[in-house]
Amino acid sequence: MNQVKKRGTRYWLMKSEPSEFSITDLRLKKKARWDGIRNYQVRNMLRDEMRIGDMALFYHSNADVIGVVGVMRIIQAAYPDPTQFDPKSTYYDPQSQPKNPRWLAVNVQFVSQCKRMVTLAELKLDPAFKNLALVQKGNRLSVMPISPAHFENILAMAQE
DNA sequence: GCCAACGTTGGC
DNA sequence: GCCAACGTTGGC
Repeated sequence: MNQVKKRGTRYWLMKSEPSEFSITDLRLKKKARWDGIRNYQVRNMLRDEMRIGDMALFYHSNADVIGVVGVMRIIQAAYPDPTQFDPKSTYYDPQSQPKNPRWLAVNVQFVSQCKRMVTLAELKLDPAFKNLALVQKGNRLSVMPISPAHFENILAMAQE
């Protein structure tokens, strides 16, 4: 009773197209809702594994320069993504029932912006990252777990 | 803009 | 349950 399961901080990499929402946007807003996730595998990770206090790398995808640009913290665990019920939203999902929401969002807080961007190209070139899901063929997840070691290594590169 | 590599949908 | 058609992601 009243047992609290201990659980270490988990680390993530989260993609956003900077034309939609960039690290600068997050730095200025300080906090944001990470919404618009419309992939079941990612939803399940948010629901089952992502918790308050987890850390995430902010990644710019579909941009002129692609890569890791900052760090953020999860400050609210998964809850129903309100955009799924908003007919005006590009993320509207008419099939999702308010009594049984299909999609989840989390809230994140800005932690830092990288001194320099760590690009996808250099992560692909470095053998140390060959097991990183991001660089593996066919990986299209917009949110993915990352090992503490990879997380630290990328941050070290960002300070160079 | 192209397209590979997925994921989803729906007919059967 | 299979699988063709379609839609999306996201690097290039």
